[in-house]
Amino acid sequence: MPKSASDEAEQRGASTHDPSPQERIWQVVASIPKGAVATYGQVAELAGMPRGARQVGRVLAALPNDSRLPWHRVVNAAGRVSLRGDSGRLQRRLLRDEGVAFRADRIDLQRCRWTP
DNA sequence: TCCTTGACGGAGA
DNA sequence: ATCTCCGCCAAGG
Repeated sequence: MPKSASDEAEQRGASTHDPSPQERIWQVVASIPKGAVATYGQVAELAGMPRGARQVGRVLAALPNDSRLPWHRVVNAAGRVSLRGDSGRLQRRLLRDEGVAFRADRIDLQRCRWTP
């Protein structure tokens, strides 16, 4: 028999404490396959935050530089890289390195957008 | 508190 | 296709 509410939650499959919004975003980003991209809004929705595109941007901006998360696979709804300057060039380079094509700094979302 | 600032997005012009 | 304007939602001043 479960001794506490949290133990019972564990029985149902939930872990000790529900994942924070931030953790849910990390999880979604981590699951974007190589060579594909997702938009901020799409990540937000998949993370259970329908209008949280900006939150996704904020969470990604807070990632440490040595993060293993494929943050570069997240682009804006226009299929463009939102980062400015060197960071933006890095993101485009990482994407090109895994086969994502750019046409005038823009990605063809119809072709590269990830569909879970 | 109020105001400003974004790795945003969609509707109009 | 591009540009503005506005709604959205936290975080920081």
